[in-house]
Formats: sequence, C-alpha cells, structure tokens
Amino acid sequence: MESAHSEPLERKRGRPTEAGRIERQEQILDAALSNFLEYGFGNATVDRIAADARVTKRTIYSYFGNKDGVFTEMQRRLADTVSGDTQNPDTLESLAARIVFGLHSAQMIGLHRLVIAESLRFPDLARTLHDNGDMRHVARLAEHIDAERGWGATDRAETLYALLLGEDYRRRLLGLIEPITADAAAGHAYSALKHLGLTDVQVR
Amino acid sequence: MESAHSEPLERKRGRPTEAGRIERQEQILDAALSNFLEYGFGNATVDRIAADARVTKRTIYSYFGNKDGVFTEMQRRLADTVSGDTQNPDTLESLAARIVFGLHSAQMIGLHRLVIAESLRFPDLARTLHDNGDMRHVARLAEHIDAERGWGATDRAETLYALLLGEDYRRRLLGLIEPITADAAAGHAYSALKHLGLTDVQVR
DNA sequence: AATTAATGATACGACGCCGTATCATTCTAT
DNA sequence: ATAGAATGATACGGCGTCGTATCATTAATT
Repeated sequence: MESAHSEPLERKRGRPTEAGRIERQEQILDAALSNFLEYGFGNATVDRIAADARVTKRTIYSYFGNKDGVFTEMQRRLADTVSGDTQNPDTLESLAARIVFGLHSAQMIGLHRLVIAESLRFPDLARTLHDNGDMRHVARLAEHIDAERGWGATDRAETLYALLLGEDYRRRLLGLIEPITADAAAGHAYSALKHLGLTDVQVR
Repeated sequence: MESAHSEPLERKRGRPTEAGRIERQEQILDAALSNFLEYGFGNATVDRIAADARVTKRTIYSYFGNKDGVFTEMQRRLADTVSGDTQNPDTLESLAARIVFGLHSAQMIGLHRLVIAESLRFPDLARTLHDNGDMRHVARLAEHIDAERGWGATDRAETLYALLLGEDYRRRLLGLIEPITADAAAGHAYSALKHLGLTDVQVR
C-alpha cells in the first residue's frame, strides 16, 4: 500500500495561486483516503497525511477544521467515486465479473474495512457506501436480469449479489487471501450465475 | 451494549484466594471482550476494562503483561466459544436458520467488526474466527446436505453459506439495520435454501 | 507599490492513555 | 506465628497525537 514517492520535493512557501490551492485540496484528500484506508481513522495521523500531501498541518486545519472534517469531506467525495462506472452496456455475465473483480480490489477492501470499523463513529459513511455502492450494483444487476429474463429481477439480483460476494470476499476482508485475478473473478461470477440458473444458456 | 452494573461493589484488598484469582481472570477477560467488541482495540482503554472487571490496572498488567496480552488471551478463548454448539442433530433447514440468527446477534456482529478492523494488526484472530466460525458452519452444512442429498455437498454448502449471510448480514455489519428475529432468520434461511433447490421438497 | 492573505517550517501546549511505582492491606506459605 | 506474595487505591512518568502559535515568505488584492 506504500507508494514510494520521491520525498525530496519541497514546495514554495507563501500564499499559493488559486490553482495551487485546488491542487493542495486534492493532495490532502488523496493522502487522507490512502492513510485512512491503510490505518483506519484512529490510527491514521494528521502529521502523516500532511507529509504525504506535501502540506503542513496548518494548511489541513485551515482547510478542514479538524481530523473529522478531513474524513467527512473525503467521505463526501467517495459517494461520486464509488458510484462511478456509470456507462455499462455489458452482458449480465461480464457485469457480474466486473463487480466481483472490483470488490476484491485493494481499494474497495480497504474502504469496506474502514467503513465497517467506523460504522459506529461515522454512520453516514456506511449509508453512503451501501446506497451508492452495493445498492447500485444490485440495481444494475436487476436491470440486466430484467432485460434478459424479465421476471423476479429485484429479488434475484440481491441473491446474485450475495453469491458474487461469497466466502472468498469474506476471506479477503479478513486479510486471509490476496486479490484475485480478473479471470478468477470471471470464473466466480459464472459459477454464481449458474447456481441461480442465470447463465446465458437460455431457459427455454 | 452497556450493562448498567451495580457500581458500588468494592472488593477486598490484599492477596486473594485461589478462587479469587480465577474469578479475577474471568472478569478481566469478560470485560475485555465486551470493551473490545464495543470500542475496538485502539479505542478500548485498560482503565475502563479494569473498572468493568472490578480490578485495578496493576492486576491486569500482572496477569497479562500488556494490552496486547489481554487481547491475545481473549482471542485464544474465543476459539472455543465460537466453535461451541457442537451437538446439533437438526435438519438442514433448522441448522441454516440457527446459523443466520447467530450471525446477526450483537455478539457476533461486534466480533466480526472487530476482527475485520484489526485483521492487519492481529492476523491470527482473523484466521481463528474464519476456521472455527465460518468454516465450521460450512462443514456442518455440508454434512447435512451430504446426508440429505449426497452429492456436491462441499461446493453447495459454501454457496449456501454465502446466501445465508446475504445482503442483510452486510447491512447489519454496517450498522444499518437492527438484529433480526428468529422468525425472520428462519424465513431468510428457507429462502436461501429454495434458491439453491435445497428445500425439503425432495427433488425426485 | 503597499497591504493583506495564505503558506511552510517549527515549536509547543493540552490531552488521553499505557504502563509503573508507592503504600496500606489481606491472604498464602512455611 | 511470621514472612512473603498479591491486591486495591492512587499517583504519575512517558509517549503519541491533535490542534494552535510564531515568524519568515510568497502571492493576491487594491
């Protein structure tokens, strides 16, 4: 998770240009995300985030008020990120494979770990992730099932989603296995579809 | 999660009896479990654990060395607790219902949250929970499937387990819903069995 | 050009929590 | 019975981290 940046970059002092401010915001939030994903909220330090973002703590507090503020703003932007990938004229099978692959990525696993761990302190984050992540996945699965089968789409989509997660996803959450390959994700997705009788072999 | 104990209990000073020592051990580990489940490892304080256990910090450090030692010993005992419920001459359907109900309990959800959050710091805990919890569940499901169907038991058992968890379990982990009733658990279990063609209605 | 705003570098105060020390007290061991 | 071991009550040192303050520096503003 540790991106070996070229540390010796020093930034100019003094008041920055407007572009400089925007750049600082982005770098702070990027560093915050990566730090929160790796260490969780409690164990991530503002000093480290500042160092990674090539910014002093003063700037962070000037921009976001406090540590919670950084987290909250980062969470706000995640809603857009997680729900991305809006265009998707795929088949059900390739959609399922892509969902599996994405869920097993280091980014998503780290995010889910973080959200689960901090669900009591930041309940809104859990809601955000669920609505814009999981539920959107289910909805898109339902669209495809509806288009290809046209019956019982919603219920079957949620069932399918549960299978797409599966025990391997759980093992990944627990840190017991490494991320899977795209091929393995496709294989798992196909197996899940088969279990539910949703393979491309038409029913009748 | 806060059990409103009767606080004014004061314990005698001085060297305790042997039974007293055993009692202290239990109370410390009980308090540790409840605190770690509620706050996570980082946010749980030894002072609070000591207060809950009616013991001074000195005793805790005398018994377990440090905070990590308390956690490790608690984890060791969890292996036995999680794998409990060994006798189980149930039907597949009632077994599935009991698994669902158990997984949604506050204890199990808190434990899984803790394990996922601390999977990097305490990887052994994740392995323990998975082997003695999930895998044992899958194995028992496989036994029943094997007995009732006698074909493809292991693969189907893991698939079934994924469905038994399902999106509701995920919502529970995220703190989005409350624990379900035993009836709801049974309904969910039956639905999962039906999706996989494993209901009591014999296939042929 | 002069003034104001924002930043970097650095130090530091405040706070929380881990772990230890001290003294009185009670049980165990011999 | 006497000495030693373990505990409660309490205080406190040490450390890490959050958040703020100071001064020099640079850009925006007027």
